[in-house]
Amino acid sequence: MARTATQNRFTLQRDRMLRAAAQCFNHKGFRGTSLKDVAGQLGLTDAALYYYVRDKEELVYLCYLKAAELGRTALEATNAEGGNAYERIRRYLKRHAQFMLGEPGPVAIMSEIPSLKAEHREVILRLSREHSARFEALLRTGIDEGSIAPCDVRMTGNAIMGALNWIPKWHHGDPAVTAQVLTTFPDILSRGLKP
Amino acid sequence: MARTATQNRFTLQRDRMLRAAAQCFNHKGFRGTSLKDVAGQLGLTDAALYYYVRDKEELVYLCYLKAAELGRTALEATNAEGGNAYERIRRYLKRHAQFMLGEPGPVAIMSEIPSLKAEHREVILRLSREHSARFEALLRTGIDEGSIAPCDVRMTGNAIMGALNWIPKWHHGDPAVTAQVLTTFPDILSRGLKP
DNA sequence: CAATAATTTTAATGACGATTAAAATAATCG
DNA sequence: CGATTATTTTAATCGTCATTAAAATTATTG
Repeated sequence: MARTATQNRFTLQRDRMLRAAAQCFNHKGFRGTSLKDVAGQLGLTDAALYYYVRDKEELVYLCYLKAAELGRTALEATNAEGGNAYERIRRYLKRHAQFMLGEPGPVAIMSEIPSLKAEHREVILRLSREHSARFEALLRTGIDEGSIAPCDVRMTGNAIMGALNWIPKWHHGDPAVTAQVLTTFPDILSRGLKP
Repeated sequence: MARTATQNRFTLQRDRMLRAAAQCFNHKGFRGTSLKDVAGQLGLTDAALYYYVRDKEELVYLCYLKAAELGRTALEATNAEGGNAYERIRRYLKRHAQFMLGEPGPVAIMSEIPSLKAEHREVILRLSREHSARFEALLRTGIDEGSIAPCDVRMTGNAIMGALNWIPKWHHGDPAVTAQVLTTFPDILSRGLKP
């Protein structure tokens, strides 16, 4: 029981850390954010972060890992809810956009892969490729079943992911804009997929 | 005459610098690239760069300035060529994609605005906003004339720019992929705009 | 060729930031 | 409460990197 309680506190604090770090990284880049920046958002000293994480690189790694997991579960949940591929993709787009802006975010956009150490980079790249593959597979089934127009699924996936990943670059927290993104982005990104 | 000759050499070398810097910045971020990285690509020492530029910040600034200028002239040239808004946008998308991949690129994606010093940041943000405004205006005329379906022009612009700006994150120079991007991206991004 | 200007390098300097160890504080548990 | 564990801070250390000045090299031009 005791172990569970502290375990919880520990992982909860670390999760707050990851959110703070993700926000900093999205805003100023990996090298551009100092550990003091991240610690400052939590009311801590930079050295305190080392209680939760081996080094700064592990911080990005955990951010990216979390992003990959969220993306994966979002896609799986969407698939589980049924509907044709077009409808499933629309739901997925909305969830992905939610990650980019709100709860349980902000999620780190994976834009600094080269900063990862080799082993971590491999893991993240594998997860990323798997996710792309699943998204492209969904596009392909949509094409087969006729709910989506024929297209280059690789490039279409890249375009859609780019539009989503770029959101943090121009969105700075205005709640009105957040709402607008959530309602319009799924429309905009899926409209081009219709047969 | 003499002045012109050296002037030419100077600006040519600086332009090479900006290309090398843009490539590094796109790949590893502003803080993640050392001046030695940039200088290395040119066969120079890091200190040599200071002959062309006041400091590192000015290097990004010039990269972003060049990107803004290219974007502006691309849009103007496209507009000058005539056609309805839909056709003009398609041509613009192709040009923009070309910038992201090839000649006279690579162009720096403006993803590190916070790294700029206040005065430079203002200039870049103004240029960026002006460009967005022109693109949105083009969308609006398309909607008015019926060549483009009604949409939230601000969000649509953001989505398209995001898809384009994200290209350097997954494109790593494979010429086959370059060709593929150039042929498919204008299609993919403009398909959703049709009425 | 001599002289002047242009370009690059070598060799410091200094700051910032990641990292670590030891000490201090806070929490928990018997 | 006292003891043990968990968490954070203070106070170094260390390396990297931007920046600068002076020297060296290269080009240009009269």
